[in-house]
Amino acid sequence: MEPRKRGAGGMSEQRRLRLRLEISREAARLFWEQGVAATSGDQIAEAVGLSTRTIWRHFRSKEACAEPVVMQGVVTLMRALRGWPREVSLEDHLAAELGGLTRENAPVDFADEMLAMKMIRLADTEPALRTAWLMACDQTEGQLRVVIGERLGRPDDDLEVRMAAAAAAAVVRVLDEHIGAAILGGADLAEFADARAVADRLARAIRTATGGLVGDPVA
Amino acid sequence: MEPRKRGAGGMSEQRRLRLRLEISREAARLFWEQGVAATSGDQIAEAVGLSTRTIWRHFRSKEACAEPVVMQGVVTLMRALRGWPREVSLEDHLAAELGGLTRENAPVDFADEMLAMKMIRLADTEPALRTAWLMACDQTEGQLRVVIGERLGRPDDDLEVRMAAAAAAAVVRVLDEHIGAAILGGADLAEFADARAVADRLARAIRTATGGLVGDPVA
DNA sequence: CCTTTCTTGTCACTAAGTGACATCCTGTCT
DNA sequence: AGACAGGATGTCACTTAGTGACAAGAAAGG
Repeated sequence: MEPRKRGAGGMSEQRRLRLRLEISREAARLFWEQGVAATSGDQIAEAVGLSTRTIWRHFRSKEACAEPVVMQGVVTLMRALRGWPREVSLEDHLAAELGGLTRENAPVDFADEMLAMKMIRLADTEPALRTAWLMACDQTEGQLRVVIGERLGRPDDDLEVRMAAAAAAAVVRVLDEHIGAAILGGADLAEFADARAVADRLARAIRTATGGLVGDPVA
Repeated sequence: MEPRKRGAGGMSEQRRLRLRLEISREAARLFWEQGVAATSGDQIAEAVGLSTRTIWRHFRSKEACAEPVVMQGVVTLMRALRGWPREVSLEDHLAAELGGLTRENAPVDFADEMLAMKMIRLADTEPALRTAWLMACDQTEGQLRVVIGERLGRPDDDLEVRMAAAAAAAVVRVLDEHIGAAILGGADLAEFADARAVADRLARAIRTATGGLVGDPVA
């Protein structure tokens, strides 16, 4: 645990998130390579070049170390949804957002997306990771409540808004699990390269789950 | 930790579940009274009259001790759904099941339901309990997949079945959180005494979330 | 340059969980 | 009834997750 490069004084929120992600990457890699139980906090700390104490300053538990990486699996979609203009349909907006992604402007690394899929796959057998995945989905549900709430002109804690957000988050999660499993299972990447098709699938799932409440342009 | 009454030899599955529930009750009570962090495994063990070691034999972690109680919050509904005949509509079946409940034949204690609500309320501020609640909902989602799968004549792992189950479980969860918060907040119990009204609410939410796929009688 | 503030490292410590082994309970076989 | 087998529990030693307290270093601002 030699004194490596330190954090900056007055650490910005962005820097904080980047550090969390960096730790999470190493943790996820170790979890995947040797299992969660066999990975110790000390190992994670050594892999990322920090003291063990600092790991626990940034994460409340070992499993929580996986959350930022796991979250990368849905962050692209959430970013797209947050910028959804009122006068555009869900299909069109998602197709435009997802179609406009290149390796440069992509908000998340492709490697991170693969890592996220691996964590979700691991979650099938490791209950500790299952909780991390569910917590990540819970976060996105909270963000969805805001998006849907302001789109419908209702408060976030409105019961219908909450149900719509929960249902939408749930189908997105299942779709995510399905696509991730397919890719890890060796499916052809090209199958998911058609932005329009993927956007339509997502949009239709969300429309269905919300009973048509979310999807159309609103005045 | 004096030697109190022991478990039976050749412990049946039912006995095992009862013991887990008993431990969970004490754990939940302590969590509610003094918080999760302030409650130690030793305290739980002493409260239930077992050795600490035995607690860890039945639960993989401290937070997991809350799961059985938390699960009581949805077990009544799940039991009703598992016995849903194909030729009956969701509204009618739920109304009949929920209406036929008395203090005697109720599958779960009223005290347990209150405890469950308290745990769910605690989950708002205690991330450890949030994971327990989400894991419990995840369990119900798995059971819902079976119910919906055989009702639709499709395998449990069919994508549409999974999405429908996830969406349904999500709205049920939100409704559960909402009703629980209302009751704990001092709402009139009588508001939820009308089985027909509650059944209709649940059924409508499930119909909406599944895009009408689940709810009608099937041939 | 100096101060203030924030983060990290070190170290001691509490508590969560596990392994191993002896013990005790209970159902079953004779 | 008495012996036996299987399983669950208690005890104890031990590993590891996670925290508190304090000193040291690094940036930002004057």
